[in-house]
Amino acid sequence: MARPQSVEDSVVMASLSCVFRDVGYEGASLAMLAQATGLQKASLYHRFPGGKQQMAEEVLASALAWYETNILAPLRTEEPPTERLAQVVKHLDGFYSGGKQACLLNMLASPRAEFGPFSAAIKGAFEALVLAFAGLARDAGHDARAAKLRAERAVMLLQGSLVMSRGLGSSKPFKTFLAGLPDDLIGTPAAHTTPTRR
Amino acid sequence: MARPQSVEDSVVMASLSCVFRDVGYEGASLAMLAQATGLQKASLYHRFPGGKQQMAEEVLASALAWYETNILAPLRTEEPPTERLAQVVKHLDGFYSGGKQACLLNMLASPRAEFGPFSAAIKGAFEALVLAFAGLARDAGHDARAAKLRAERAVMLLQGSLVMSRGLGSSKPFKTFLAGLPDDLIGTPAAHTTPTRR
DNA sequence: GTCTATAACAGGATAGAC
DNA sequence: GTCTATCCTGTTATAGAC
Repeated sequence: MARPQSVEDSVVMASLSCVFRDVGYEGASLAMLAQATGLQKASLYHRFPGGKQQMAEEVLASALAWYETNILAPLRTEEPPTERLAQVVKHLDGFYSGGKQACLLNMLASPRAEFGPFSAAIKGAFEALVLAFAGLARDAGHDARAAKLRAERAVMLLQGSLVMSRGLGSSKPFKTFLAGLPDDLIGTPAAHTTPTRR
Repeated sequence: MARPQSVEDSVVMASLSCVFRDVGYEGASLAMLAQATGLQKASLYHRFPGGKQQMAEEVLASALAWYETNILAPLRTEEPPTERLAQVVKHLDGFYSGGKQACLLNMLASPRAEFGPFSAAIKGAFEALVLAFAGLARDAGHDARAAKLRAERAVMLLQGSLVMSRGLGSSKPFKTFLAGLPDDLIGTPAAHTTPTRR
């Protein structure tokens, strides 16, 4: 064995992920990725013979795997919906660093490159998340149709709050989203936001 | 006068806008922009001495101006809120081509380049839109705090629905958003989505 | 104002020593 | 496995003819 890994695989992935989430696929240059990981460009190519595309693919796959175990699986538990959701909210907050980190599903999606290397995974991820949220809403007592609508709205709000947080340079929109998520998914309609009517 | 403008200014801007909305700032190459406009690269530089950055800046400014007259101004009319909103929904549908075109506020925002040339304009645009939506919600009878919350949620849903439409390759999420916008901004809480409880 | 041609540079990718 | 050095392509940007 010639040399030991100077940087651990997991931290390489974390650094790459950070860059892609910040600047997107085309925005990420190899120089940037090398600096972020602490590896030289050639070393990166040793670990990712497929180049930048493979890096992004593995980062995406890794993020989706994390999502599956930390977000989707907890949503399918037998625990009471409120408890499940509390777990998920906590994990979401950590995953997006309180709104400071963007979502790969947004940063890697390019409509021009439909059928790009990411589009299938992205589409599947959106569908899976909607499904998981909808399951929770069903368990909370909503019928199938209403549950699906609530789930879709929740995903929109998640993505939209991240976009807005990025645009405003403030994590407030994301925090607002997290705070409202229980109501959006399981709350009664009247409990929504306005203390006005009722 | 040497040669006439072979391509009108307004159509140049439209073509540039289209490219930036599709692939973002770094994703757009001059070759791409030249082909989209029908001009040569050198001709583009004649109109935009500041290069790609100036093109993006002017495209953004132009889009924001359009937004001001076609979205924000109608929201501030004296007409009944429902009518104003109908106008706005129609314009939004056109502006985003039914969800097929992304939003520049999302595509040009890069958290890495905070204080980039676009961030100030983007931040201002988000704030203005929230303000305008909130004004409508107030006129519909909601108190200031509730109106602001509804407005923020509406902007999140707008951005999120666009992200989701792009990711799924379907305009359905955006259409769902448009359909629900009246309820979200002016509707009573109970009218929301679920026919289940109440 | 627009074009052809080209300079100057950065980006992605590879070779080969250690 | 990692490094230095290099290649090649595509990109930004400019010069100069028309």
